[in-house]
Amino acid sequence: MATTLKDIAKEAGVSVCTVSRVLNNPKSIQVRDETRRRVLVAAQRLNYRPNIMARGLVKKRTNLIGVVVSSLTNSFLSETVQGIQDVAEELGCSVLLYTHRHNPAKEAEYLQVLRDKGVDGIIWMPVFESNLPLALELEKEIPLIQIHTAFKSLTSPYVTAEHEKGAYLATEHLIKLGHRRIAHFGISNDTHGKLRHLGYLRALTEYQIPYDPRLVFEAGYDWHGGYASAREFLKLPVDQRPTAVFCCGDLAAWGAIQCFKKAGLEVPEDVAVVGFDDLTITPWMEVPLTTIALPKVETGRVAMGKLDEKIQTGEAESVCLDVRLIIRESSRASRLAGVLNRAQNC
Amino acid sequence: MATTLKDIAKEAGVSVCTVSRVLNNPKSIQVRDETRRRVLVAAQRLNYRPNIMARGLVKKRTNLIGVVVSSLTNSFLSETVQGIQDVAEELGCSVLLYTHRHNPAKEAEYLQVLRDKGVDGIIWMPVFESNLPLALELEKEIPLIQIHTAFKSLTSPYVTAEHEKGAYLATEHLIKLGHRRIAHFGISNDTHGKLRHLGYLRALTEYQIPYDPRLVFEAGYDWHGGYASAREFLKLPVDQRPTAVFCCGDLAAWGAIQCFKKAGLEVPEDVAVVGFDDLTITPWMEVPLTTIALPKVETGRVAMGKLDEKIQTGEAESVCLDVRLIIRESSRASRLAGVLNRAQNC
DNA sequence: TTGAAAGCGCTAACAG
DNA sequence: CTGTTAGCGCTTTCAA
Repeated sequence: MATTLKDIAKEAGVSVCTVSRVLNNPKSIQVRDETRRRVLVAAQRLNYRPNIMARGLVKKRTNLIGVVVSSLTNSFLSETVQGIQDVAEELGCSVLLYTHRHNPAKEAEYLQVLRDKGVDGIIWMPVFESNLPLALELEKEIPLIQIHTAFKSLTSPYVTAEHEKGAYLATEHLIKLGHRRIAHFGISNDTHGKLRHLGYLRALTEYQIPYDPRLVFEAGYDWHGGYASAREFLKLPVDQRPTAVFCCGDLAAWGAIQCFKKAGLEVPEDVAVVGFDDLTITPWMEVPLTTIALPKVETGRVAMGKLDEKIQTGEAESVCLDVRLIIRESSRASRLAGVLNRAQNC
Repeated sequence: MATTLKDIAKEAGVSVCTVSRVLNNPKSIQVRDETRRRVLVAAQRLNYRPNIMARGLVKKRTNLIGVVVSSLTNSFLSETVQGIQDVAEELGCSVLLYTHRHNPAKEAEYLQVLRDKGVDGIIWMPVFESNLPLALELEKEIPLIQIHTAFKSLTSPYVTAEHEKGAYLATEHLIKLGHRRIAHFGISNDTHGKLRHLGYLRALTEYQIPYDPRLVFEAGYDWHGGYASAREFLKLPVDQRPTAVFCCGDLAAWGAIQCFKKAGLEVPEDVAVVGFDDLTITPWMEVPLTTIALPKVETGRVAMGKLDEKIQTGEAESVCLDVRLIIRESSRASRLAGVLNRAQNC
């Protein structure tokens, strides 16, 4: 049986309430030093641990927060969750984690389960538009923070990253390397994908490179999508073939590179490739990948901070965190690009 | 303000206690049908959600369980956690997850935090021998289940996998392919590593292949370790060079393969490689990797089941789950192995 | 079949 | 500075 305040009270010869006071307001001057000492000693001796249930019952706070994300199998989300946990720990709350693995019904279920469990707030990555109505309902009842992407019609704050800018940086990098025909292996039915496509477009526009929709392929985020897009890419007439590709994700870039190599193309010599996400494994790929690093851990840390703010004050602002271009070996000025470039400049 | 039993009682015109009875014993005959109906309707109308804190306070159970593992960045552990969560959900409990990222002090801290939070039980992967005393202390106070590996001096049940057998299967596979000189890129200061080494030895012994310690390299589990071991491997005189390698982990195998390729060796033609773990990415490696698949999700599911058993009855048995050889392209009978083999058999 | 009452461990007025 | 009292929402004897 765990020690309770009562036990300590008896041991120290004071009332339960005094014990509570001593233990909860360490700095308070409301207690005589001698009494405080006695209580502390007793608590120590009996190895007291507060009962969170009882405390929560009174305070109407559980110090539990919920997290709902799609999965943890990519470093992307697992690091974000890590960030959330780090800060949660500093704030003295525990994290209830749910992964729906791209099942819309599960996403909805978990959000509700979390609400029902009485968590103080929820951090989630909104994935399915179909759950928007539920979210609208939920945010009235419980503090919500969106991460990585956001339903803008919710009033809940969000913590995202500069995906559009990341795509711009990636594309600009290729342009500065002398590339002029730059393909995009993207994804169109997804917020991040759209933003990345926009960044790609903006870079082309700003550098006055005409946009050619035939150079945009639907790839998705996974390895197979990248591989398949590369196959399509290779069907382009050789003289129209881009010298560079900006991929919407590192795994897709990986698949693409392998397809290119299988087809006898060298990366980056024949075709430069830039990815997005900076997964743990990217430095180990057969051609270490140039990519855009997202603030993975930071997103989690900030989100947890915002959630706390929201719980305490009822308010919190949205933020969009910065991204970073990481140059490795998959992108270099191709000889061909150099030639074309010079030719164009004549 | 959330609805309470009191609200329902008022709404239905019955006592709080009757409401509790109806809601908790759906099948009980202790309540008149008419009353039951009224209560159910009221609960429905008021959208009642039980307050877990209050219930926990009375029942002395939190329906919270704790999980402590090293990290989630490999599919290995993240899938296990998934398995735990799936079953936890079926059992109506929530999972408090902590990852210590190979920091011994954190592992200790989290175990204690979990105990202090009052979770009903803990599932953990023991990593640091230095925390054994703490674990011995802890298992007296709270149900503990060990996963993936086990401190045998604890009385807590464990759920592990046949690592030794996996290594045996991997090595046997190479032997049956005709390989006779088989290197092992292993890890010696770790339970799994030791078991895998033993399996390797047993296979050699059973097939009467002399053990040559010069063919065993210290690699660790990560990419760099595999790469470094491969460099050492390549320093062996060419005529003594093994035709196959059994690696202690997929990432190490990946590093090794890349080193071999950089050195101009072909995999599997010049050297066959088998890994261990069956990570998500292994099929996508430049040479899809033959490997040993562990029961990742299953381990989690079983562990959660055992924990529940242990919580309910105070007892639960340990289990060791089976593993599976997955043959891909990194292992084939090399021509050289064939030649040597035939020569030996003369 | 139902209700009254006590109590889980803790906090927070309000007295003293 | 300290104790008394009440109550958080729920379960559970024990009576009725």
